[in-house]
Amino acid sequence: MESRLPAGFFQRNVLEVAPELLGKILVRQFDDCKQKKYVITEVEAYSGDGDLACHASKGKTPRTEVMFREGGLVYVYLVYGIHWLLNIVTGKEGDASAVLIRGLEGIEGPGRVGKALCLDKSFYGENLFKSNRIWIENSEKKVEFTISPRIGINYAGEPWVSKPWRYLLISPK
DNA sequence: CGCAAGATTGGC
DNA sequence: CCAATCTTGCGT
Repeated sequence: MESRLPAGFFQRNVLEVAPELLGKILVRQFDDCKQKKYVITEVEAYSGDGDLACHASKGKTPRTEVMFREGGLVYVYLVYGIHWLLNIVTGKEGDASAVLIRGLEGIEGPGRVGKALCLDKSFYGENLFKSNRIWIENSEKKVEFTISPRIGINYAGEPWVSKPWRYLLISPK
């Protein structure tokens, strides 16, 4: 029984959505028979509200355009010409925010996430409610998490570099 | 049109 | 510690 997270889940403030994504199930379907499911274990929030670490902070460009759209869409981009990073757009239309998926169960690191899911440019703007190859399912499981500053955004400077907008799942042993 | 830098990773 | 590898955004 499939239970995708509804639009209302994503179309809220990114700081509410990000921690709640921990423990949820990311599903990647490769074809009719091959499907992989991963528990989301690490995320970071990027706010449209002035956050200089957010790609959309300098305005709408062809690359960041999708972040301005309604929550529940996929924002992927290539870093260092090598790794595809997966983000989930949040908020309402016009609100440029997104959640970076930094880690899944058994997969640590945003670049590795993109590699494991075989992401590429074609996922840009993918709709998580309609897609037949990637979506997120609900989980009733209660989770605990820790927070820390975000990684790899020193260029953004204060106060953004110190914002505790990275969320890590504490997995029961 | 040229160029510097990047939400990273893996190898030396 | 540093190269890989290529797209993006901004300056000229």
